[in-house]
Amino acid sequence: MAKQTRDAEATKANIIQNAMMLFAKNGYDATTADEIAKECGVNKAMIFYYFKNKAGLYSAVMSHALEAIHNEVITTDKCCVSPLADLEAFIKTYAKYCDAHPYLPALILRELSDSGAHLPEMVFGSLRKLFTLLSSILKEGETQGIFHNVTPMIVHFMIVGTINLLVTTKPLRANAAALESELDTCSECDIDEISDYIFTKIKLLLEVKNEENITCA
Amino acid sequence: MAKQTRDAEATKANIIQNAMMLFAKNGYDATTADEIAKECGVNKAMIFYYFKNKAGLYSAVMSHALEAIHNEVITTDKCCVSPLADLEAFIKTYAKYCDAHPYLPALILRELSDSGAHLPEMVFGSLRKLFTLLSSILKEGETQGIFHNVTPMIVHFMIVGTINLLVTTKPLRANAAALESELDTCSECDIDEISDYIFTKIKLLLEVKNEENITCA
Amino acid sequence: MAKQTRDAEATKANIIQNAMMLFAKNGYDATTADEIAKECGVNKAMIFYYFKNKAGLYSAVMSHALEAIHNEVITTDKCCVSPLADLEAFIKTYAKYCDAHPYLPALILRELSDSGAHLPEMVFGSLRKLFTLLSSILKEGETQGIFHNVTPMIVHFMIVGTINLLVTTKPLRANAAALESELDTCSECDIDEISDYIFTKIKLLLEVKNEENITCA
Amino acid sequence: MAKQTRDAEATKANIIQNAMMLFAKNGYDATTADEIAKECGVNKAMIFYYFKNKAGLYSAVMSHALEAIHNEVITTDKCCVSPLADLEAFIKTYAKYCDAHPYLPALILRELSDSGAHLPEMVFGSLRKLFTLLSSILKEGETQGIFHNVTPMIVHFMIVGTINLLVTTKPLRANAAALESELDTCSECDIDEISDYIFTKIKLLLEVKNEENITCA
DNA sequence: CATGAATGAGAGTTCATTCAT
DNA sequence: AATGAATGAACTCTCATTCAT
Repeated sequence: MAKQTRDAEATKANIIQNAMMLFAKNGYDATTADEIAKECGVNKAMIFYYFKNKAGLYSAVMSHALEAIHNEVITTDKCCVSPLADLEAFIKTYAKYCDAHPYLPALILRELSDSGAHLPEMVFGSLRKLFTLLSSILKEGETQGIFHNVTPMIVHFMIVGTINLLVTTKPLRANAAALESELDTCSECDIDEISDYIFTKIKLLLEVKNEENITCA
Repeated sequence: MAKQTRDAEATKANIIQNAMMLFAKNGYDATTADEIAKECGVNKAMIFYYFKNKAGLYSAVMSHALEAIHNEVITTDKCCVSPLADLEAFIKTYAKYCDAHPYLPALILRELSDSGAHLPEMVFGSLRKLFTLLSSILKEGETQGIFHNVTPMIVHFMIVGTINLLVTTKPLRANAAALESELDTCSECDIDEISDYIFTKIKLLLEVKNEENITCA
Repeated sequence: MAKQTRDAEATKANIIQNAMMLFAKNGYDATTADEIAKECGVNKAMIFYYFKNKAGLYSAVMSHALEAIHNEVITTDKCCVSPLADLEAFIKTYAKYCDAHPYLPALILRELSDSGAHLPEMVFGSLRKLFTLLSSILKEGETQGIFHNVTPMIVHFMIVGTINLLVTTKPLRANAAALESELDTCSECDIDEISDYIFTKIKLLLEVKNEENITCA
Repeated sequence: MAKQTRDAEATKANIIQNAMMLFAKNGYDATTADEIAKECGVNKAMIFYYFKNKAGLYSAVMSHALEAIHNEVITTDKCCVSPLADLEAFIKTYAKYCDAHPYLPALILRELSDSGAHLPEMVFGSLRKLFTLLSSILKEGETQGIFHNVTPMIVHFMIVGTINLLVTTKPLRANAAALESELDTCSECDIDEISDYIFTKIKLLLEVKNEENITCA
C-alpha cells in the first residue's frame, strides 16, 4: 500500500497512528501485529524493529496520545485567568479533543479498568499530570473561596470519566435508542452540548455549599 | 483441588465465580481457559461442556453479574418513597455492591469501552435496565418539580461511571499517592464516604436550577 | 428420542444401524461417539458399554454389513446350476443389495483404500469369503471350458469395484452431469440397467478367448 | 531435519509431497499437522502459513496429484492415432503412474467414497477431466464402428476403478494370500501384467457386439 | 531500512473414554 | 441397563517474535 518510505520517522508515526486506532477498537490482546502491519502497509517486522515488541508499541501509542491531550489542554488553558474560566477551558478542550480523537477515551478507560496492568511509568505519569492539572485548578478555586467541598479525585472522574464514557459509548447509545424509542440515551447530543452541560452542572456542584442548596430564597 | 462434586449447578457456579474474577482482573483475551480451570480445580473441558465456548462463558459471567446487581438495586430501592430517597438508595446500593464485588465495575467499563463488541443481547439488556431504572427516578423527580434540567444519560454516567472508576482504580490510586505524597487521590476514602459525597453533589446538581446557582443570597 | 428400551439386543442393533450410516457417510474418524449417540437417542456411554470402544463398534458394524451381504449373495445364488447363471446371480444380487444399502459400498471402498488399516480379522475374513465365492464360480467356468483366461482377482474388482464405485458416486455423478450437460455420467442409470450391462460385458470378457475376438467372421 | 531452505516454492513442494503420502496412508482425519511437519522437517506453523488450514493443504495436495496424472496421461497419449492405441496408452500410462505414485489411487478412492464431501471444485474438475478424456476416446471408437455398446461411465470405472483398487490393495492382497495359500489374489502380478490383462479384456468387451459373442465359428 | 520465511509457545476446542449414581 | 458429569490427551490454528537476505 503505502510506498516504501525509507523515512524512519514517517514510518514510525504511521505505525503509531494505525496502532492507536486498532488498539482502541479491539483492545491490546485482540490486536495483532499482522493486522497493524497490514493496516499500515508496512512489513510486520518493522514493528519490532522500531518498537522492540508489542508492549513497546502500545507504550508508544499511549504516550503519544496522552502527551497530545495534555499539551492540548495545557496550551489552550487560559491559565490563571480565573479558576472558573480554567475549569471551563479544561472541560471543553478535553471534550473536544476526545471527540476528535475517539480512540483516546477507549484506551484510557481500558487502561483504567485494568488498574494499569499493561502499562508503564510513562503512561501512568501522563495520566497523573492531567489529574494534577485539574486538581490545581480546583484547589485554586477553593483557596479563592469560590469552590467548596471539593474532593478532586471524585470531581476528576465526574468530568473526565463521564466524557470518556459518553464518547466511547456513542455507537452503543445510538443502538440502544434505536431499539427502544422511549429511552433517551442522548444519542443525538453533540459534544458541545455535552461539554456545556457538564460544565454547568460541575460549576453548580462546586459553587454551592452543601448546606445551602436550594434553601436560599 | 476442589473435590469432584458431580453437581452440575455447583460446578457451573464455581466456574462462573472464578471466571468473573479473572476476566475482571485480566480482561477477556488475556484470560485463558487453562487458567480458569486451574483456578476452579476443574478440568478445562468442563468449561466447554457447560458453556460451549469461551465467549459463552463470558456471556454467562456478564449476565450473572449484571442480573445480580440489578436485583440488588431494585430490591433495595425504597421504591416510590420519594425521588430523592430512591436516588440515594440507588447510589448507595450500587456503590456498596461494586465495592463488595469489585470485578463488576471492571467488567462493565471494559464492555463499554468496546462499544459492546463482545457481548450479546442479554448483557446489553441488563445494562439498559439499570439505566432505565435511574432514568425513571430522575424523571419522576422532574415531574414533581424537585429536579431540574436533567439529562439522564449524562447524569447516569456521572454516578455509575464515577463509582465504577473509583472502584476499579483503587489500587492504581493508592499507587499514585504513594509515589507523590502531595497528590490527593482519595486513596483512603472508603466507599461510604464516596457514595455520600456523590449523592450530595448529584443532589445539588439536580435540585438547583441552572440560572439561580449561588446568586441567591 | 427412542424411549429407554432396556432391551440389550434392540439397543445394540439400533446403535449398529445408525453407526453404519454415519461411518459410511463421514468415515471412521469424522464420526464421533456423541453424534452416534444422538442419532440413536441413546446415551453415549452405552456405546462403550456394549462395544468396549469406538474400534469395537466399527468392527461390529463392518461384520454385520459384510455378514449380511455374504448371506444375501450366497443364499440367492442358484448355486451350481451353471457358472454363467451363478455369475449372473452373484452380480445382480450384489448390485441390488448395494443399491438398497448404499452405506456398504462406501464402507468397503474406504476400508480397501486404507489397506485395511482400521480393521480386524473378522472383516478381512468376510471380504475374503466374498472373493472366494466368486473365485469358485469363475474357476468352475474355466474347468467346464466356458470361461477363458480368467484372473479372478482382477475380474472380482471389475465387478465388485465397479458396482461399489457406481453406487457411492451416484450423487457425485448427478452433480457432474448437472454442471456439464454433454457429459454422460450415467446419472440416470438405474441399478438393474447397470447390473445387466456389467453382466453382459463380463460375460463377453470371460467367454471370448483372447486370440479370437472379433476376428472370427 | 531438512535444512532450513528459505525457499518458499521448495518448502511448499516439500510439504505437499509429504502430506500426499500421509493423507494417502492414513486418510484426511487421521493425519495430523504435527505429523506432516515432522515428516517434512519443517515447523508446523508453515503449513498454515502456506496453506491457510488443513483443508487448504489437502486441496493443494489433491490438485497437485490429479494435475500430475492428467498431464502424464494426456502427454503420453498417442493422441488420435487410433482409438485402440489411445485406449491402450490411457490404460498403461494410468496404471504405470499409479504404480509409481501409489498414494494417488488411495486418495482418489477415498474422495470418491465420500461423494466428494471434502473437496472443492478444482479437484472435482480434475477428476472430470480424466473421465472426459477417456470418454472421448471411447466415443471416437464408437463413431469409427470399432467399439460397440459403450457406456463410458461404467467402462471408466472398470478401468480406472480396477487399477486403483489393485494398486491400493496390494499389501492387503499379499497379506490374504499369505494366510490362505490356495487363494489367488494376484499378489505377485506386476503392474505390466495387470495393465496388459485389463487392456486385453476391455478391448474384447468393447469390440464384440453383445449379440455375437462366441457364437462365431 | 525493509522483506518474507521460519519458529516456538501456547490457546481454544474436540473427543474417546471413564466414573459415580 | 442407563445416564450425565468428568477427564486427559490431542489437535488445529494463532501469534509475537526472530532470522536471512
